[in-house]
Amino acid sequence: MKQTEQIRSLLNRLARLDAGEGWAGDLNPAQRDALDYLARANRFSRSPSHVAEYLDTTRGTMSQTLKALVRKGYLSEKRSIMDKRVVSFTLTDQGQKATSDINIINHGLDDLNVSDRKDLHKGLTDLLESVLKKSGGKTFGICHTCRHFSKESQGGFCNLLSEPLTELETKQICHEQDSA
Amino acid sequence: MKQTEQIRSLLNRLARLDAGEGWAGDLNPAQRDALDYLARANRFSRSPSHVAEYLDTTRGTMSQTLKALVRKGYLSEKRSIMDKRVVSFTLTDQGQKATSDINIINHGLDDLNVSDRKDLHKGLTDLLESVLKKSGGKTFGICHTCRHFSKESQGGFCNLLSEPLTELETKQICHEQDSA
DNA sequence: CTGCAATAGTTTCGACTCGCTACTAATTAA
DNA sequence: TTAATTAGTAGCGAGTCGAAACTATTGCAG
Repeated sequence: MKQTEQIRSLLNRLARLDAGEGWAGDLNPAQRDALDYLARANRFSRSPSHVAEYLDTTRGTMSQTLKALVRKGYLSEKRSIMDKRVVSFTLTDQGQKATSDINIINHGLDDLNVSDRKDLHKGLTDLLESVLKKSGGKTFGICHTCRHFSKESQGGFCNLLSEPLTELETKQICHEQDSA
Repeated sequence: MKQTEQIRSLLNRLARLDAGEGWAGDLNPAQRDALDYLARANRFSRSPSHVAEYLDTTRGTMSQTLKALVRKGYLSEKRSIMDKRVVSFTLTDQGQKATSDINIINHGLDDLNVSDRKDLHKGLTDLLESVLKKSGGKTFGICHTCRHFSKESQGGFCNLLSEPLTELETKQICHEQDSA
């Protein structure tokens, strides 16, 4: 078998093993992936559309999943005042707690040495970037690596949205992120 | 965010993009993963139990998925004569064709240079091994890397099952594989 | 200003996954 | 020969998934 196919197979198998863990508690893999994204996204990137695009699914499907998460008490929902069509989700305390739970992949990574782990991280990042470029998908990168970002003494500033950013926010995922 | 969590996130996102891209037509991710495994497994490793264990799911769930694949014409089913409880699946021509279709991850890997690709392959392999060791899962490795394997002029021989192996079979996945 | 297109999100549908429990049939152990 | 184990399947309920239809809001061209 070609090496490329092996890599694809490894990727899928690891994701599956990780997903199997997800049922711990009352979250299924899709729900956990959504919660996982929302825990890391900034305030401009927490709508159903954004989660759907990040996880490569439809708005309809994601709407269902998010509804389930709200019902189970992991998320709270807030309608925007600026644009009354827009909805934004925030993690409840229960949601915060769930995302910090350790999992099997994190355990496995403990066995890798620092250098190997760095290589793996770089390899996956490069691969994702290349896949996204070919499929036209957005990168959903970290705020402070964006060409619209300006560093300030306290946090930063987004030149695209003309909004000040807290220190924490500069480290979150943004749906508008475009590498500098 | 910690690097380990980023790696987990990258893994899941890549697997999701791969699943979304879909193959030729009417296969969902679970069905494709099963077909993908069966295309690479040897004749001792093609039962519902084996696929279920490889993909970390239950026999019941996998039974359903395999039934769907048979109905759609991707697999054919055969009962064993030795042990009448055992079922073994083989890919039809349609099934063979489906597995050879290119996909988005393979495309993305084209952009990585040879060295980076090798690093990525090694990193994922090590990670999987470590995860499996901790969870008690089987490795499902390649036949000729097994401690029960003996090389012969034409193919090889399995000392565990006392069976001669063709050249092709020595390169397939085996559920009994145990590294030398 | 008005009417129409675009956008954000939801609902419903049918096929399917998933873990679970309960079941049948075949095989193996006591 | 009976009892335990193993392989596989059936049915249940919750939920995913894509697709299409639908509501509400916003933006835009005339």
